[in-house]
Amino acid sequence: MEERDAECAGSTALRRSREDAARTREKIVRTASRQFRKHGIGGIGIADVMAKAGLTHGGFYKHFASKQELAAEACRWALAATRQELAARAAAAPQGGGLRAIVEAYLSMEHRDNPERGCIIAALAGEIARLDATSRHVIGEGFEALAVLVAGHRGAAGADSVGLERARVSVTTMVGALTISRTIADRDLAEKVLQSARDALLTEA
Amino acid sequence: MEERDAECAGSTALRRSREDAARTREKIVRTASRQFRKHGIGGIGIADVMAKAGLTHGGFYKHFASKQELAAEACRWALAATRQELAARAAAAPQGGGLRAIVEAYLSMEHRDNPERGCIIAALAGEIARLDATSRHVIGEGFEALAVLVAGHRGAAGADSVGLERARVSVTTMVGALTISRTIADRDLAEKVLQSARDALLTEA
Amino acid sequence: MEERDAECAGSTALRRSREDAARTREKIVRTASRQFRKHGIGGIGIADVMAKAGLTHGGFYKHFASKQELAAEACRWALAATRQELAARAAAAPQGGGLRAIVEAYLSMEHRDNPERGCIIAALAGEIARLDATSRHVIGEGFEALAVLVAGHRGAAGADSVGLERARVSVTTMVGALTISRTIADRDLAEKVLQSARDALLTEA
Amino acid sequence: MEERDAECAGSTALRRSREDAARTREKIVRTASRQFRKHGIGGIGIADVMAKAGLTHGGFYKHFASKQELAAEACRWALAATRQELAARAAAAPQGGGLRAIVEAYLSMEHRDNPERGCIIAALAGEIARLDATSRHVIGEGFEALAVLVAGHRGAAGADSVGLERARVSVTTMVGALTISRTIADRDLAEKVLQSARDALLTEA
DNA sequence: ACTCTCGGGACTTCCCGTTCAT
DNA sequence: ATGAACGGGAAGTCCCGAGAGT
Repeated sequence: MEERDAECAGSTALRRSREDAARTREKIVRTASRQFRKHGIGGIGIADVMAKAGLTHGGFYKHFASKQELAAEACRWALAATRQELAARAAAAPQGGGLRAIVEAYLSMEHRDNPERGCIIAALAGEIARLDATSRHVIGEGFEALAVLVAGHRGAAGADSVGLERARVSVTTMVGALTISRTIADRDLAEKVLQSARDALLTEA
Repeated sequence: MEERDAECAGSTALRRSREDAARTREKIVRTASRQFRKHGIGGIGIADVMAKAGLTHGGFYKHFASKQELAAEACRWALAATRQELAARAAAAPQGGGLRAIVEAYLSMEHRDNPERGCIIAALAGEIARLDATSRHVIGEGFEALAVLVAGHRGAAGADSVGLERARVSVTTMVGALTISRTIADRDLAEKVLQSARDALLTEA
Repeated sequence: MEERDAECAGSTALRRSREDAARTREKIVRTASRQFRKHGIGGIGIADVMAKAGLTHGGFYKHFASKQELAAEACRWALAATRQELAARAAAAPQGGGLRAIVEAYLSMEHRDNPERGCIIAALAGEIARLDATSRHVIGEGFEALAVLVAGHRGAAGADSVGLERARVSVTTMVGALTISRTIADRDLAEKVLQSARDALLTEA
Repeated sequence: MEERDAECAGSTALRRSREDAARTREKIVRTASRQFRKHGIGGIGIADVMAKAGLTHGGFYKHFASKQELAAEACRWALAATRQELAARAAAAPQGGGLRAIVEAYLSMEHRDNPERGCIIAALAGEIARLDATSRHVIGEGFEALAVLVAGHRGAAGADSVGLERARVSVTTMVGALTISRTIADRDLAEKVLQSARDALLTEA
């Protein structure tokens, strides 16, 4: 809420140095979350991330103790953004169409083609298992939050624990289908995989 | 062919050295396929792979032109192994239980905990999209082969194109669920995710 | 002007604080001029200068807008000190011995060994060409003042423009010889270079 | 001699890796000697030097143990180049005009304006005294070599020790005059300083 | 087949000038 | 006025892929 205000006023001018630093830090996180999703965490260096954020390599360690710490932050940020994006789409959908909105947004070619703006779980996938404990924990929480979101849009049975488990499987399928669709070079075939997954997720419900 | 001549005319040592070279090459591929699945392709170096194979770094380029070439070979090898493993399990299962055997093998905690001996698609996942064209192609073929295998064990509707598409979704879900289960640190929760995916895959069929 | 009023009307403490500030500022300049001559302007930081002056890093910018500004001040201060020192020696010398006094003071081992208390032109030398315009201007004026001083002690022809030009060459030679003598590690050889330069400067006159 | 051949053929193609490495090393030294003369040793970083040489920072330490070591090499290289340049000019001059050729080349506006291609003693000047022992030693030798060269072109008295001492003073004056001329922003005044020094050096002989 | 070298690049540590907050 | 913070930048260490020399 208050953040909205800050964001709106943000582009006008630098306010206070303390706020500047916070804004800089956030910019680094935001940039990193995009670059990590695009190239993988091991696939891009701090210097490049900082450069993309309009900064230089030197100041990085004033904000983060290590690349790992940044990775954890970036994961948290990306997961929150994805959750909000999907929640907003579900909320904007017609009555009872929340699940469809989520599935169609997640399993779209647009999402497949732009990993840097999409779900970080699918973007990193196998790399996650090799991250440090903190990042893994962050991602675990993000995954659970997505499952809760999906469960909430699954009709009556959403709230109970069985509904949550089914929602977890749904998210699992979505992540898997997106990852697989990116593996496939042929766009038509990739679209077909996404289509099949969409069908499976929406008809079973 | 001409090589045979050389062998016949040549010394035993010469033949042995050729066979040795082939054996060495295969050993490198096998080792690499394990190490790549364990650490990711970008996560381990040639020197370490060679050391694990009981060799030294220097000789690598007598066998492969580049790390990429090895990666493609290793992917091919790993995919074939996984396919054979699953096919064997399905064949050994009681009549009509092929699909169940495949799903239970793939979505097992044993598979989750030992990526180096398991499916390379799930092990690399997000990294695949950033590989070179050859490796991606190899993995695409491997994925299709798994879908065909699954389709073959899906009762009547297996052979037609609709059955194949459903099989693709099944494989997709399996890969996704395995990947996700590795993300989750808590073994009990991971097992639950696998269990849910198994149920979903087996009840729908 | 208005400041006077403030002082008169104000408390003693206020006047004292102003005087203190001026004294502090001068102390910084003096210390900086020494440290810059010893380590080069790029070779020492503001924090160290302030520490040497018995102050802390933070207050620096109450006195100077930037390191450059301090550098210009320090150059001015050092040049004035050097000029006064040499002028005093020349004045104290017996009739007609002013030039000798200057040359012997400038081209002494004592000067060679203690750049922090000596001529800043020789101490910075090559670095000067890379300073900002203001500092270069200050040093240009200081050089000219030295030439005028030397010209004034060169017998009859001192005042005219030819005498000034010859004086410029003399200063040039002195600066060069001192710089070179500092380059030479061997003290005996350094002394010989200084001796030769002294001879050349005094016999030609 | 053989080096000439190597140099001529050099630009055609990479020959052998061993020779390549040597050539790379020399290129670094050459580039460094220029950059150090232009910006001072403390005024430019290894990364920039390497970039100017068409290389990256990472490989530097395969050739040199530290920046200091490179500095010493660069000084040696620059001094040798300067000596050769001046010797060639003196040799090309008409009978008995060697000294004039040297002086006019050294004390030229062209030299003043292009420190990166000129004498490193004048370019670094005050910084030299703060270098490590090795670099200082190298520069001391270079200075002596210049004095010997000058002495050799000073008519009859060149060979004896008195001639060498006078030559040292001459070199000292040249270095000083060049340094001072660079200090002066006004090109006309700088030219006048050089002119005076040229006169003094050539009339005294 | 092994050893070693070379150039590229990443990460981290340290320092500097400048400014904020106290 | 003090101390901390912040962003820029350099130095140095380590590792990797590739390949040369033996």
